[in-house]
Amino acid sequence: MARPRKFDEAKVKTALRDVFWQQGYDGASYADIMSATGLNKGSLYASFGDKRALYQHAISDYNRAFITPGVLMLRDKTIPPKTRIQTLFSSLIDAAETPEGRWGCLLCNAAIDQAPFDTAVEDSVTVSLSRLRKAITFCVKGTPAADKADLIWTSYFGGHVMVKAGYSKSVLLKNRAQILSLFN
Amino acid sequence: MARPRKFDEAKVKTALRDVFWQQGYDGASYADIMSATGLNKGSLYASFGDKRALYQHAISDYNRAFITPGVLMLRDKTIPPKTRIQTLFSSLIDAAETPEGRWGCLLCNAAIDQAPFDTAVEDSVTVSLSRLRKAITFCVKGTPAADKADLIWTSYFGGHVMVKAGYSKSVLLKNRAQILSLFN
DNA sequence: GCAGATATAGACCATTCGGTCTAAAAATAG
DNA sequence: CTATTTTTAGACCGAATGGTCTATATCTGC
Repeated sequence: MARPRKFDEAKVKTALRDVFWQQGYDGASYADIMSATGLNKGSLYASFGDKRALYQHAISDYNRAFITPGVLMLRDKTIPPKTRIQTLFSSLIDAAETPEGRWGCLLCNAAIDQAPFDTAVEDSVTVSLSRLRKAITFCVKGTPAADKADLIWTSYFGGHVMVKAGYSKSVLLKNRAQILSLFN
Repeated sequence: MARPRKFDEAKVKTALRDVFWQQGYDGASYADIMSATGLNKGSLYASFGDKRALYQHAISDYNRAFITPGVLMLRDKTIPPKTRIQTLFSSLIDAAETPEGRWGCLLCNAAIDQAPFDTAVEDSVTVSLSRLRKAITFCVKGTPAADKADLIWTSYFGGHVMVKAGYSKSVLLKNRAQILSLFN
């Protein structure tokens, strides 16, 4: 019988996520990808496909690790809506202090540097962004002006741009305060 | 005496701006740059420097053509503040329908794909973003909660992300409506 | 017209890119 | 052990990358 696979597929996907997240699609060479995953090109091709496919796996792992949990939190009726939105923005603020905080948001990065050139990436990105959008809308339901959701949504991703540009926490703190004041 | 320069430096800078704006730093090869500017590598190097320098020229022309006029408009006291902000967001909405609208915002693109790897780009980007931030703050001065400015600022750049991701005008229209309601 | 200076086009360079292929190592079942 | 199957490391590929250099065309002041 065949020799069994040695590597942990989930860990490889997470490594792919991080290397593309940090360095971008073009910025991540196979040398980077190989050292991040611990696999060589042959194994990567056989198991995951070409570079564009690797990128899709990265996006998929980002969804698993961050977007899906975020959406679940935003839809958790046991928490007051305002608190859920506060948690969303707080996670952005906390991350800004960590090394990977400066990596921004993989979806946001993908939207800007790959979506215009790769319709599969565009589709993946819009699906995830729209999930977040709906989850945010779910939180603002009930308050007077329901379409505040889109303002919160755009501001959240604008915050990721500011993090990438190098702005510090203080900008994000002011932004969060204003977002929360929409609930008063 | 020397042979005079044949090309129009301003037009070359604008061509540089457009090619990097549309294709990103890594995405624009010298073949693209040469055909966009009509110059060959030798002339580009002699007159403007290496590729990173070309990118700085592109950012500088973007400032000249878009950021500076925008800042002047936002600081024009002859226009009601709310109208100025409306004009800002309307320009984003109008652009979303044009081909170059899908290019997003060069500063936003630069923030995401180059700022983390090139401190000179990071500096250029933060200078321009901060100019816009202050100009927006100038518009909200006088209204009750002055720090709404940061919310407007992040939402504006978040809107650019949505354009790049492929969202249509309708999302931006809702966003603008919510921004303007902050002035009531 | 002439001499000097500079812009031009494109050949050229080493390096790196994404991607393929092969030979050997490793692990299983019998 | 042997036979079989799959993973593995890395050599290898053509193409494209950013960058340099040179020979020629072009323009000016005299």
